[in-house]
Amino acid sequence: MLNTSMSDIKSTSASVRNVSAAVPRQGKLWSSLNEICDLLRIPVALGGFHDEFQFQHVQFKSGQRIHTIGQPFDMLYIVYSGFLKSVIIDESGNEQVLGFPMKGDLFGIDGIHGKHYSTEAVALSNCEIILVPFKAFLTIGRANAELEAAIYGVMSRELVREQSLIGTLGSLSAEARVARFLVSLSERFADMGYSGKQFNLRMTRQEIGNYLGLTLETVSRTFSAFNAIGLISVDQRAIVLHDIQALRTLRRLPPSHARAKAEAAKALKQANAAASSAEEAI
Amino acid sequence: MLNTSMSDIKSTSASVRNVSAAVPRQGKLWSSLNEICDLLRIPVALGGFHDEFQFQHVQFKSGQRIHTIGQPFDMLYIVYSGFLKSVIIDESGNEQVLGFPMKGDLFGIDGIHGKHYSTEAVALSNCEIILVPFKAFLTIGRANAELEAAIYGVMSRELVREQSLIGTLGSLSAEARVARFLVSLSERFADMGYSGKQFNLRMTRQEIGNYLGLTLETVSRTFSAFNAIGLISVDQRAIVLHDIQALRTLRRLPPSHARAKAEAAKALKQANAAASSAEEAI
DNA sequence: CGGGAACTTGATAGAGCTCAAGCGTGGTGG
DNA sequence: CCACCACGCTTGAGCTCTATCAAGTTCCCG
Repeated sequence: MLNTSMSDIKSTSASVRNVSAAVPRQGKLWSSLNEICDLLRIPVALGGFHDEFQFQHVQFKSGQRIHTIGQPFDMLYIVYSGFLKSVIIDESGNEQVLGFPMKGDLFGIDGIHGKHYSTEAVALSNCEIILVPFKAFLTIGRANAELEAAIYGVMSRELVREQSLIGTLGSLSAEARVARFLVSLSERFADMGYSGKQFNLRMTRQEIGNYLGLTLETVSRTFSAFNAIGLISVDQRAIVLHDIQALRTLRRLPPSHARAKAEAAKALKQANAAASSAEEAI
Repeated sequence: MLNTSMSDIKSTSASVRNVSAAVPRQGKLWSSLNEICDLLRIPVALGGFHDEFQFQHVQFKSGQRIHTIGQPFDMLYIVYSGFLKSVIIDESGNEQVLGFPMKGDLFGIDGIHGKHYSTEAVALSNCEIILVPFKAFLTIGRANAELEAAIYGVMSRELVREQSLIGTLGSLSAEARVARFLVSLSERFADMGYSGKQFNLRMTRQEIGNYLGLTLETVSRTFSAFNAIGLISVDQRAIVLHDIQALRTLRRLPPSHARAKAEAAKALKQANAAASSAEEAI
């Protein structure tokens, strides 16, 4: 067992209890501060002399919870690889998806205020997560002013991301929400070095819908509609974006009956043309 | 003119330009660090020995902008008195209200990431705002570890507040959104030492609707419906909450036609009772 | 190969939006 | 000081978008 190495890290028994469900098996086991800054897209203006700080990696299997609501806070987490969702659960048990953390994202910030997590993070795939004890986090900030400013920047970034989600939920049509969701995924994949044009969704229609304030049926229908007009190709989780710019600026699709009429008119015209040419042939 | 005193504060020309529109006239002109911690509800475990830091107050008149989108970031702001709204404006010019900062709230955090504000803050009433240069903010954090942790806590609090708004927008009916909005206002007024039971709205129906992802008509109708069933009393901006607990847990009003039917049935029963007793009297 | 979860598609209904008209109110200028 | 005007608010009617309910199909995992 690797429990011996795990006992080295400075973390409370609470987090060890939680983390023990996920046994490190493969992959990197520790990251230096420099690697972490790199992951978080913090410009490190410092030479690589901060190797005294090492942060443990932990593997989670799809479906496992990294932290749960109400659990005492003592860790921040950084995604090294894999895909997660972060959710709140309201008093009547309804989930609300808040985001889909992936490589380079920091999560768990909501726990700082109140000393308990107010959200829950669930692995959507096998994941490798870097543990950052909050105490260590504070220590690092104190040790390096520049880094501390960057840390505020990362938290601010998260705030801005949420504000943009509020804007989406508050004012966009279902189609526009789905379109922007795809664009935002595309950009994140591109950032991670993958194709921004084609990728696999890591979440269900249900989760997408919940995130966007829509039902899974509406998400599915919208995908189909985008597919029908050639904006994208969808096959289950596989997505190809054909016109990212159109998706980015889309506000509302022409009403389906208008589209149907247009299609019908076009088909009719073609049929007539065919018929007349057929007549001519006779 | 008070420009001489304003030139004392350490702020860039950009912020001075902006701030110069609002001339300090009355009220406190400076706050100590201890007063600020108090305002932000940070438990100050330290004696009042941090009086070397002083932060300027500035008055804004209703309608004035404290900062605008794209403006270079160098200040955080704390509301000393008055009411504001914070908004983002999307690429096609649509506003989205993100919140209504009031006494004790910190705003401008969104500017840290990216060095420019991504939101705009507008005074809804005459306001007194405390200027906190970000540089000074960082310096304070470095000077006092405890305070720094508290600062992270305030940012985290803001994040959690936004998450709760996302939950509201993502899954609640119009009625539930309005109900919770009233409850949340009530709690904030109570925190500030005012009545949580009756207060005046400081924002228009339009702004409330925008904040909640609804139209102003829906907000108005919902207020009227709550008023009709005795949950609240509304008269323009004046609000009285009669049953806060009901508002807190409300998910959906019984459909209006059902209510109408119920009302009709009740009225009928009463009428019948009256009729039969009248008959008896005959 | 079987079973369950995820996804698609259709039909229907209703919540909330849009458009429209009218009223109250507060601020402003004559 | 009054009259007017603009803005905010209310209320109504109709319509649209999206949720809901209901099958079916596909895919994946055991």
